Amino acid sequence: MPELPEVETIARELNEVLPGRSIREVRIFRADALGVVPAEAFRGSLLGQCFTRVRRRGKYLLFHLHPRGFLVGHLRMTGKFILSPRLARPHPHHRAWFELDDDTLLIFQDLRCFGTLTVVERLSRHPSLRLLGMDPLSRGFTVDWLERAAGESRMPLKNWLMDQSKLAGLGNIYAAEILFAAGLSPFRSTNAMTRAEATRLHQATRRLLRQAIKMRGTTISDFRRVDDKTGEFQNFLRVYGKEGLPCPACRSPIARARQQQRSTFYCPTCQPS
DNA sequence: AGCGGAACCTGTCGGC
DNA sequence: TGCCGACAGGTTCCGC
Repeated sequence: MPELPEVETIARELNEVLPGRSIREVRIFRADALGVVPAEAFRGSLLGQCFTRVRRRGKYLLFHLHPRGFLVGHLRMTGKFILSPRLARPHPHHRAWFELDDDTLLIFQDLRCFGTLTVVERLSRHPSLRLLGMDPLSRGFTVDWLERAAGESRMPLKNWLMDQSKLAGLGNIYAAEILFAAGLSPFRSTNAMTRAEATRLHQATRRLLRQAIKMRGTTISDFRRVDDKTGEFQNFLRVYGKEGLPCPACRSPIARARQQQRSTFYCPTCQPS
């Protein structure tokens, strides 16, 4: 589910509400599934702390805590953060409750139990965060950077776009959409891109991510905002999930292939290898 | 370096 | 109707 635009949407919505709220109680329902074993230490590191800011890095959510440390969350496939009034009992998919000082709940829910929560003193100490590459919405993401970084790899373009140590934040849906918008084949070797192609890829990446954030993300089946509303960008997808349907540009059928053990959607005519 | 495969866990959908 | 396999937006291991 959640890729950069969805995580950004959640971060923005939480950042509207959480700063200034403190954590009165933490209840863990599936410590094993959260990677917060021992749960008691996790709870203890959060009790009484105050949220000061929520932001995103790659697909990670970063909750700044006062006086110390950070809660780092990753939604993986089906994780969600939900703001809710008090509840009598947890839903079976609820993995953790953070009871706040205004009597509301921040709920971490995750059907498939892939999502993770971690508390760290410093972000530089988080092993996975340290490995993240360039954020495609950051100032450092330029055509020059893209051309240079791409020149160092012979991976297929789609693999490269989804490699979080290269670019941080793209997943299967947006990688496919960006490559279509840029007119580039997912199978093309990354270092074979011309300057003109790198420019198209850069522009498509920026444009689609910004548009998707404006639409508050893509809801295929699961994704929900913190108030349980869906995103709207699914209405603008042009190739993802469109196998056999006519290409919006040239009407030839959208193809589906297997790449990195996942589905890749593309137009063989508009994105020639 | 980078690939394929498997693993983590649960639910849904299509085919027979 | 019911069972079974394939598949799902992510990451991280391991072996080659």
